[in-house]
Amino acid sequence: MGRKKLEIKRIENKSSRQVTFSKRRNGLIEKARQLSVLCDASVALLVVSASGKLYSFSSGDNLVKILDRYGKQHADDFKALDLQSEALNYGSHHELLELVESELVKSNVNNVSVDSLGQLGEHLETALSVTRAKKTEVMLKLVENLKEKDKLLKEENQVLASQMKKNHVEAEMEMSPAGQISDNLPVTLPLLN
Amino acid sequence: MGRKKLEIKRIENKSSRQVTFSKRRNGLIEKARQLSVLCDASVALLVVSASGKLYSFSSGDNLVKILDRYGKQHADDFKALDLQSEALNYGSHHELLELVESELVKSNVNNVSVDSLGQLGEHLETALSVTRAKKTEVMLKLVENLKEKDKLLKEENQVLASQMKKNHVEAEMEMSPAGQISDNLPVTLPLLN
DNA sequence: AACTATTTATAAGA
DNA sequence: TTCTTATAAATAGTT
Repeated sequence: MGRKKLEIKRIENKSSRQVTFSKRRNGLIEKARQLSVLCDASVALLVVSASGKLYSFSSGDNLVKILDRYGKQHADDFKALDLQSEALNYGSHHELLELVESELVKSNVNNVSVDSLGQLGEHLETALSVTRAKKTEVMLKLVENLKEKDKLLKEENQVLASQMKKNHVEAEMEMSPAGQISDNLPVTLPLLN
Repeated sequence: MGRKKLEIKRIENKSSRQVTFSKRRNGLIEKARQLSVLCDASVALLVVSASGKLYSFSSGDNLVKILDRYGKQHADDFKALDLQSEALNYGSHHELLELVESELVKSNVNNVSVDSLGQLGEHLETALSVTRAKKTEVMLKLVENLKEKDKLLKEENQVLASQMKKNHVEAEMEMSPAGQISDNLPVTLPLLN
């Protein structure tokens, strides 16, 4: 889509490769964003330049955006989760690679049998399920924390509500048919459940 | 880029949303491929449809190795959002398998073994990645729901608190130096933060 | 960084 | 779904 049709193969000229990278990377990220918005999809995009810089996009239901929408109250929880899952996942990459590499060394070139492939598979599956289990554990902890906070808020809410009732009664005892307070209560109480 | 300019917001009509998803997803994946080829970049792309189907692209060169090199020094830049982690994992499975496969090919393994590895790869990619993506989706939705509840409860809490204040003021206007209500307020309000 | 001539992607329609 | 086509968008080469 430019002055000339461009063949899809590595651009040899370094500076135009760089410029094209910058333009197309931006375009790609924008397209990813649009897809996620238009079609209500989750999109994650990671781009690492030849020089090692990382660019990324992650759509709507990621943790950062949830934080933006709902406020910063649980920022620490999420940060902790992010860091933990990052560490876990990142660690697991290394573990997996090392595992596979050592398996390959052990099987030593000409000697790769169906058996050792089977072992490799088993190791992979074990390592992967460990990783998954850890991640699930972390997320479950987050959910537990949230539920705990929820509970506290509900209790707090009920304390406030009962105090209001009490105050209301007390107020009524002073100033007889005061309508405005009882009118306000039903508006908010249904939200408690 | 069609007959009409389309606003970038969720498409409400279900079937055109689906059609657009299909078209744009293909387009996005193609663009990702082109970027990786033209500019010698590593690209990982994960798309999860609203219905939970997983589509992905991962460029041929070894993302894991690049991230390994990059990762330790720039760990903070990695804002490891959940889907991104998912993408990393998916990429790593993919790259891992490619690595293993190329190592095996290099060491002149017989075809049956390579085939069974390929099957292992398919098995891992589909069974593990898809399952985990879905699981993550579900858990993220749960977290989102909890957040929403939290928000409602907090709002409710604030409404109650402010009504109490209001009632308190109104009460004070009737019955002068009423200490017991102001004494109660501080006990509950700190929980709001 | 901007500018445009072109190519490419795609929205709507069949 | 798949194809077609008019039009919007992206972008290659230029300034």
